[in-house]
Amino acid sequence: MDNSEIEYLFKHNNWLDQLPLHVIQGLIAVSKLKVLNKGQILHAKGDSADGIYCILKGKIRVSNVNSQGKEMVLTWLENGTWFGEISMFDDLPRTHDAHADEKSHLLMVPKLAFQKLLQDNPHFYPFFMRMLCQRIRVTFNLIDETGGLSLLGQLARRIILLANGLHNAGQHQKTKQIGISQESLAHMINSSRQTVNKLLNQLGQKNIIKVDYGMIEIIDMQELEALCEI
Amino acid sequence: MDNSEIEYLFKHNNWLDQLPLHVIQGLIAVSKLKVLNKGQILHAKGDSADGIYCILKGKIRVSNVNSQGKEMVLTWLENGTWFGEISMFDDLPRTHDAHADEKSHLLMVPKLAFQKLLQDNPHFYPFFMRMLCQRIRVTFNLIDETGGLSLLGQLARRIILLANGLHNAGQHQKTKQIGISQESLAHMINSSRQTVNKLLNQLGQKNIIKVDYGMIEIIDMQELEALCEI
DNA sequence: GTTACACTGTCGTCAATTTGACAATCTTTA
DNA sequence: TAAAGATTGTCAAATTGACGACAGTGTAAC
Repeated sequence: MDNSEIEYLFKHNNWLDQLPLHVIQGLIAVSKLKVLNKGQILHAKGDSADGIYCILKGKIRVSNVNSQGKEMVLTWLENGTWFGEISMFDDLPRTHDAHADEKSHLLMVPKLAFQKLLQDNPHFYPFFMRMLCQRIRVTFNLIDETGGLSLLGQLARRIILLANGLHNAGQHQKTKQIGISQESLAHMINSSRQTVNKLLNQLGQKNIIKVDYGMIEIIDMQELEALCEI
Repeated sequence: MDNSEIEYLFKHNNWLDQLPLHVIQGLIAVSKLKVLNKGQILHAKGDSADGIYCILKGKIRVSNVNSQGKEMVLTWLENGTWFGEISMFDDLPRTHDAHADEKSHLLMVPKLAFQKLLQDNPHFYPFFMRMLCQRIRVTFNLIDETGGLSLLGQLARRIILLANGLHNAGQHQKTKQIGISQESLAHMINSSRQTVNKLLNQLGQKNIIKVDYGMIEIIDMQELEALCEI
C-alpha cells in the first residue's frame, strides 16, 4: 500500500477529509504500519494509548470483558475506519479491548504527532469537537433505541448497526452482508444463542434477511427498520 | 440568588472551575434565569438549542420517548449540575427531552455567548474536549456495565449511578439517599414495578439498602458494587 | 381531619427465555 | 480426503419476569 492509497483513506473519512493536503501528508509521514495476525490483540481496555488507528485491511473486534469473564462485543470495525481517538484528547487509557479477527493492516498516527497537529492548528479543534459530539450522539442512540425494545427489536437494531457500522455513522457504505455467528449476536444483545437462532429464522422465513453459516444478509432493510419499533 | 452564589456553582463544577474568574463573571453577566413549574418541559429531543443550563434549584428529568410511546428515563439532574453542552459544540438539536419534576430554577448561558467564549479563547478547547471525552466514557461505561448483567445487577448499577450522578462522574458528592419511586426505577432498567419491588426488598433484608416511601438509602455501598458483577 | 392521590407489598397466571443436550451441517486444517 | 472444530437446528424442562388485581400505607391538599 503506497502513500497515495493511504491519502485516499484520509480523504474519504468524513472527519479527516477536511484537513488540508499538506497536513494529511505530514501525518502519513510520521505514521507507522502495524500488522496483526488473526486473533492477535491490538490493545486491551485500560492500556495506555500510543496513537490513533485506521484500518487499511482486515477486521477489528471492539469489546470488553465483563465481570463474569464473558466477552461483550460492542462492534466490529473494517476497512477505512478510524478509531481510538478518545485517548488522544484526554490522555486516558483505552476504553475497550481491540482484537484482530483476521490478519489486519493498520495505520497508526502516533499520539504526540496528533496532539502536535492540534497544538499547531487550534482552528482544527472545533472540527474534532464535532467528531466527539457525533460519537456521543451515536452512543446515546444506542442506549435510547435499545431500551424498551423487545428482543426481536434489539436484534433488528443490532443487525442494522453492524451493517452500517456503529462508528461510521456519517458514512454511507451500507454493507448488506454481515459475517457474524449467531452466538456472537446473542452476546451483543445479552440473549441466548437458541433464542437468536429462532428469531433469525423467523426473519428469514419472512424474507427480511437471509441466514447462512456465520453470515447474515439483509434483504429488506425497510422491514428491518420497522422492526426496531417493537 | 445573587451573583456570588451563582459564581459558587461555576467554581464547584469540575469542568468550569478552571475558567478564570473574569470569564465566569462575563458568562454570568449574559446569562438568563429560567423558572420552570412542576411538570413543565424545558426542551424536547430534536429542539434546536438555545444555550447550556445549570440547575440552581430543582430537579430535571432527562428522558426520551421510544417508538411505542413509552418514556425511557436516562437520569435525573439536580442542584449544581450543568447539562446541554453537546448542542453547543456541534450546533445540532437536543439529544433528549428535559422536564422539570418539581419547580426548578435554571441558569442559561446563551449559545452565542458560549461559542464566543471559545472563539475568543481557543486555549479553552482542550479543556472542553476533555469534558466531552468524559461524557463518552461515562456513556460507554453505562453500555458496557449494563450489558450482560442480571436484572439485580442492573438495578444495583442504576442505584449507584443515581447516587453518584450519571453526569457528574468527576465529582465526589456521593449522595446516599435517592428520592425515586420504584416505578421510575423500573422504567430505567426496562423492568416492571413489581419485579423491582421484590428485588429492592431482597436488598433491604440483606441490609444493603434501606427502602422507604419514594426513597432508597444506600447502606452498604461495597456490597452494592459487588452486585454489579452479576 | 379527612379526602384524594401516589406509592408500596404481594398474590397468581401466563408468556417468554434460559439452559442443557444432542444431532446435523459447514469450514478449516492437517 | 479425513479429521477436528465451529456453527446451526431443535427439543423439553426449568426459570424468569411481565401483567393484572387489589389491599395497605404514606403524603399532600383542602
